[in-house]
Amino acid sequence: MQPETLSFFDKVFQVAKQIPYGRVTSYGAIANYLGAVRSARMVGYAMNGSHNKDVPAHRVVNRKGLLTGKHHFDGTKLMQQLLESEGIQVKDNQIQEFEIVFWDPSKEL
DNA sequence: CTACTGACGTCGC
DNA sequence: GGCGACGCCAGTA
Repeated sequence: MQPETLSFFDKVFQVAKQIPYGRVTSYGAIANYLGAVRSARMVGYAMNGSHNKDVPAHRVVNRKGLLTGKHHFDGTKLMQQLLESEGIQVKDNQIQEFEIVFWDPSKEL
């Protein structure tokens, strides 16, 4: 609810931090919530700075439910382990029941 | 200062 | 219905 003075970059962190436990969201969902449907790439890129923040980037995946960003984590297996640790079923870098664990900020927020 | 790339997604053909 | 190209903003070369 901060004024739009915050950069697109910062808004992503605000939403990502609000992702509930055991839930995941997609870059496009966040971008859509921010009103920048065409800027889904920026959402993922913003996560580059999420390492220093309390942003659970491991809960953010692409529209297909693929752990595309796992490569940017400390370890390629870290992201999947974190998701499984939260009760999310992950198979071959793909989230199972993605539509069930999916968390839409524009819908639930 | 200019150009290219990048955790994606939508539109176009 | 499947494949290709473009677009968003910011950071780095």
